[in-house]
Amino acid sequence: MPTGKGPTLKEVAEAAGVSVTAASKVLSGGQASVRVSEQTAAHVRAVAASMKYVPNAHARSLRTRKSDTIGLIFENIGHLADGSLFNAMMLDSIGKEIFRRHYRLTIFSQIDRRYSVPSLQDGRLDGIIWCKLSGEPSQLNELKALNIPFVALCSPPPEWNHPFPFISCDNVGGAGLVVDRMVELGHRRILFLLEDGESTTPDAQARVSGFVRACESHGIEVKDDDIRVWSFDGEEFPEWWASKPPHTAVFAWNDNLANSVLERAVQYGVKVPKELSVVGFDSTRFCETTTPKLTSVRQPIMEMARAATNYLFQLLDGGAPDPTDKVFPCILDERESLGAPRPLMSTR
Amino acid sequence: MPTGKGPTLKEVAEAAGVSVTAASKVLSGGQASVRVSEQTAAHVRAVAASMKYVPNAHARSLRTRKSDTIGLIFENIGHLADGSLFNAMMLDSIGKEIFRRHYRLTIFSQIDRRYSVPSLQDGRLDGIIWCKLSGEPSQLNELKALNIPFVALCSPPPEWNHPFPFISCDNVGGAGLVVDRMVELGHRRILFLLEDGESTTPDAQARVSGFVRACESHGIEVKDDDIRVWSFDGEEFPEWWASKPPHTAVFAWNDNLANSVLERAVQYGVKVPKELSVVGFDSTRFCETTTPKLTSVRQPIMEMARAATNYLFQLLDGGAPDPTDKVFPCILDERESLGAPRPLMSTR
DNA sequence: CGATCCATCCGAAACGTTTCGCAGCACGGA
DNA sequence: TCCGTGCTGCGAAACGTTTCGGATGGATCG
Repeated sequence: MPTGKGPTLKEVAEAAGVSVTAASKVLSGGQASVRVSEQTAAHVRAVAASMKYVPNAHARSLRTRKSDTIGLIFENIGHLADGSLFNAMMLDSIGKEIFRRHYRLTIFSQIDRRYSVPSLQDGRLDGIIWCKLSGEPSQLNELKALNIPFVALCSPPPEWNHPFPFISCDNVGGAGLVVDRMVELGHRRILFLLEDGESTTPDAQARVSGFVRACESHGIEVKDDDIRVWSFDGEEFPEWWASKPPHTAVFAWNDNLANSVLERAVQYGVKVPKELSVVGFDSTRFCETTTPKLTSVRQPIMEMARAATNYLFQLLDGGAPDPTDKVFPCILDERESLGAPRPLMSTR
Repeated sequence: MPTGKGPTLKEVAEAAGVSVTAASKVLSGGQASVRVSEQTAAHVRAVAASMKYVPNAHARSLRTRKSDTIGLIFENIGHLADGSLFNAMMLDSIGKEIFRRHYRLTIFSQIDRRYSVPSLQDGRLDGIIWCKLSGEPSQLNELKALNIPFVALCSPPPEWNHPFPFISCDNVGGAGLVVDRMVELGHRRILFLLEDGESTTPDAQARVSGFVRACESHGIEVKDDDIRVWSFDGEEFPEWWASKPPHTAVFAWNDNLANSVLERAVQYGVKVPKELSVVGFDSTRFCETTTPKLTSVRQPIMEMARAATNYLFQLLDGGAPDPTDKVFPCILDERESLGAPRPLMSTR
């Protein structure tokens, strides 16, 4: 550990011929009780620069009780590379906002749970952004006990009286957009597809209920077989196909799952969108790489990230904004995988 | 900022009826000079738990000069969501290794350059992993001046005598695999494609030289027109196509660019791989979402991440491993986009 | 000329840990 | 009885900042 340490503030002050107090004031832009003439200040700055002085962040944080660092808690950073490009887009947007404010960003992965929630309170985090809600809100209950400014970037768990804001897209409305458009094109039998392991997520549940609500508003009855949970690698598709289902369209809860459907469609010779329409959610770059290109629901990620960080920084500035949830509207990115229905069975 | 602080070590010690020294020893597993009976230790631990004591990380780091945090410097975290899924895979692999060791991970984005390189030396980072080398190695020169354990996860800039190890895949050999296989299938005219803005990267350059070397080893002369720099959104493809080029295969420097080629091929009615073979690099999930599925070169990312973190932690443990570069072999993931050549022009 | 005030600066305390050096104590061997 | 030794424990210093309260000297005002 050859950590050749740099000069300390005391050494800089001595070299500049001023007190430690004055040097601190100059180099940290600190409190008003101490004032230093501009001439002295310039001199101190010059000396500090020539000595390559960089203040010790721990000492500073110990005193000021601020760390200038935001924690970002993902469910699984592995998902960044898998299918959930949505999380990667979120990371990008949040990063931009945080870096813009000269803060640092520490990331956590719930699944690699090497941290305990209470340990988040060790002083190294000024605020926390919770990026994905896995099944049970128990961890959020733990977090509530911490006294750290906090915001969640997902749909709130239903019937849970939360003491911090949840920022999410309008999953219900977004799902409605898809159903409305499908119905407009003539579809009456739509399959909603959930991902294995994600189906209990509030976000997924909200999309389900949006799907159901929209169907009902069009007078379409949603049966049990119209909402199914699949795993990516499962063999459900041929089985489903062989069962001669009445569906003319599939609405997958996210783009990655929609991709799997497209893949299976190619595999089994089903033409999209001629014989089957497929729609995803999140409008990630995956939508551009498939043939046909995937129609999908786009969340205003940048706005959501901005809202979350803004809220957090307001809290840090001492303001206490009301912790009401914020819901952002989605839009439908129509590409190629959604079309008018054909009589599905007759083509066989 | 309602940071209701928790109890301090002193308070815990008083409550347990022991000295601060003893409490510290028990709760931090510290130095051998102080020894505490197991009975006392258990009591202290119980009291600390009941008081929900969480040690202040800044105070600890100030004393121990360790922060248990590794910094990960990306060129642009936005690329995680764009095309460069490779970076996302890297983040995942590195995260696993770092979390496994109970370290934290802070990420930086060179392009959102809100930090200065010297400021990395403020004590908050025990080590640094540099994940991507943009054009000029000037920043690495700055880093050399810092006294922080350091490792780079990319190809080294040529002719640069670096004082820390570079860990990379065998770009030269990986490119060779592709050329060898293409030639084996009968291709004699291959176009190597670089991405606009990445072409000066050592990694890209290594792939170029691997391409050239392999071509020459097969007696294929590489002309100027056989290596080109394209931007993703440019209109080069139709122009290139209209120029009746002799190429029967395209080798793109990464998967994202290969995807763009596939997209253009669909757009202009060129059949892949019948009329044109396309191969990428990195073997990301994108390769699975396209039709046809993309043949690509896979880097052993997990091994590379492990090597990088291992090296770093060896350094932290006081060992001083020799800073020789490590190069990991690639393998070719054959999928569907590479096939035997057809006389390209005759099909028109 | 004395009182007041302002601008500039300083010494010392504080933040919450870890660790150095020393001390008490019981025990056994000489 | 004396001395070393091994175990347990403590007080105090140290880590490198920021900030509180006070101090100095000179200018201004009545």
